[in-house]
Amino acid sequence: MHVYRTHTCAELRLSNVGQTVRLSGWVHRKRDHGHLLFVDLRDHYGITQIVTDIDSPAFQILDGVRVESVVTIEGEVVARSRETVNPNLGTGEIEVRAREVIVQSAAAELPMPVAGEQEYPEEIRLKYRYLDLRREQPHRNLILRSAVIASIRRRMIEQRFTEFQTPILTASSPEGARDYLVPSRVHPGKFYALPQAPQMFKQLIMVAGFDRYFQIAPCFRDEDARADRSPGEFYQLDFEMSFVTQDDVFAAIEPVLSGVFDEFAQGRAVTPAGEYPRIPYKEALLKYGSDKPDLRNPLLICDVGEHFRGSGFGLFNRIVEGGGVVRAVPAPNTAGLSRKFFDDMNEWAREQGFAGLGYATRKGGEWGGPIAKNHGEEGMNRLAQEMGIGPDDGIFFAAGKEVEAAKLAGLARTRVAEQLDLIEKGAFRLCWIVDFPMYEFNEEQRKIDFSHNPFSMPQGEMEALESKDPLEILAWQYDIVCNGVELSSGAIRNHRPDIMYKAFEIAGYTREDVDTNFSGMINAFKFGAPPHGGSAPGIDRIVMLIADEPNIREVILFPMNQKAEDLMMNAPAPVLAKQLKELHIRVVDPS
RNA sequence: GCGGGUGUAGCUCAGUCGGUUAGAGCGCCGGCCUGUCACGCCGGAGGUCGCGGGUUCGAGCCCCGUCACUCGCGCCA
Repeated sequence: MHVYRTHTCAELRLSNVGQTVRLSGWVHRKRDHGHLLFVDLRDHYGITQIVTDIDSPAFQILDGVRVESVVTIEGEVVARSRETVNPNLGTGEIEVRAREVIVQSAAAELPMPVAGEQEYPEEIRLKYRYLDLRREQPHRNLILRSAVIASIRRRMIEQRFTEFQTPILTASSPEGARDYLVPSRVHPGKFYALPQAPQMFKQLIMVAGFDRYFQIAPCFRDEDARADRSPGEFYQLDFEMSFVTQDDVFAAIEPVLSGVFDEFAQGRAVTPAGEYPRIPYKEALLKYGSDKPDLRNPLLICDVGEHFRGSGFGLFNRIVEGGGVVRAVPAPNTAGLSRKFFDDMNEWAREQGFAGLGYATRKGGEWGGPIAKNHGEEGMNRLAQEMGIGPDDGIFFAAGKEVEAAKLAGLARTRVAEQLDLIEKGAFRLCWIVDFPMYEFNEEQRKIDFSHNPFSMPQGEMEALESKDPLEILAWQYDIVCNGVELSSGAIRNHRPDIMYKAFEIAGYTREDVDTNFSGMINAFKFGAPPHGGSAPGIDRIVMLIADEPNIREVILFPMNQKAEDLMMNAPAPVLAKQLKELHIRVVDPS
């Protein structure tokens, strides 16, 4: 056979009946009836039922191969009788009567089955990822990923962005995440680094006069994994624009993001472009207890510390008097729930490492629980009025130092909403978090640090740097958040060398430090740099959200495990002594 | 680096109060079956109960240690 196939396994219909066809694919399932054998033949496109009976030479061959073997089948397309039509299959009205079979590749016994919906441990799935990817869901996810990226690329080009490829071997940057280093053969003792992001390059592209840049950019960071953070490497929709304000950046990217989510939403609601809420960082921490709020969750946190100043509830009074805060999370319509619900929440908070989560119950307007008893009915009623608490709504309280209490309140907000099933389903709720602080106080080192990106333009520019308390200065820095997942951070950049030196000076860097570490960029800015800004939404996270997968590895082709190991390719691994010698590297046994 | 969870057949899992020879489904091997589509029926092989130590007359089960995987914290300008 010199033709592997005349049709795919998803193609044949009643109109093909009578034709002689060739199909190639994997033996998905076999149903052996002794004198009659059915084979589901699967390829990338779909499944076609092959049938053969014991008198056919094809029978012996198909009978003898294991599932997942690759075969080419020639035969006649025949219509199925009405009672044997399979309505679940696109090709279910026909089948192919096999005349000839060629085994292209016989499969050994499988470490994990391909057919079926069974879940398997990640270790096995990753080690045999090529088998895992034959399965319907993983296969679909990767096709979806391709379609999403194609859509993003098309939309960016439509918006007059130009795609560039920035270097993969570049310089290590001392700030930020740990770098992956690549030793230089030509320069003993010197190293390249893989880019954590094409940050400096994209800014230099603007300095080069290109106005609107984008790239589906690979980024490398040597940090530990999370469910929504793949170890080692990931992809960003990296983009940058010249002569823009924050509003211009938002206006450019909102249609792209909403467009992509909408295109693949399949009935799910999407925040329309132009309508993304802009939530100041400080407000996000207060109302949502997080800088990546899930807006599908209707609950809002309230700051209620003042209610407890001088209160009969001594614990909260002492916390407030000591400079701490009390944050309240409503628990709507919980009058019918048992005390166990509230106690379990408190237990959960302790397991998370917090001191505990207080609560007040309410039924028909009557308060319950120790906090309400000590604080008094009148005080509780005032509090309820301010929070908009109804007669059958409970309240959870997180109290302590502001950072801790805000965090616990945020986690509790999520958990309460999950437990009470309040999270909006089938929706992508996007928002901007804006007005990030430029600096934060590093308690350990007792010094001022950049809180996010040192290359962001401070709001108020030089004047702010020279006149304001550094911890009060805000940056033109913004995050895009969707359903509680941080898609990206971005900024209007600092394109002025004088402002940059000053900004670094406040964080304790000398002019020489800046010149040494960021020479490429600071030099370029001396020769005429346009005001510019951009962002870099994470591609893997966008696909993960659209695919409705809880883990980012479900939308990555060949992911590493949590320890940044590739179980399939066996990486990382030792290399030959010869290679090390060429690279002037000597390995010191870490033990 | 720290905390939670998991670890029993190739795979998914059950295993009661610590008590006889550790089970089921799928897969695999053999047999039967002409209309199935998760085909069905009969039989068989397959186990270092993650590993090491301890308690006990007796440990898959209890205790200690350790390893692996996983989720989270730290980290991720």
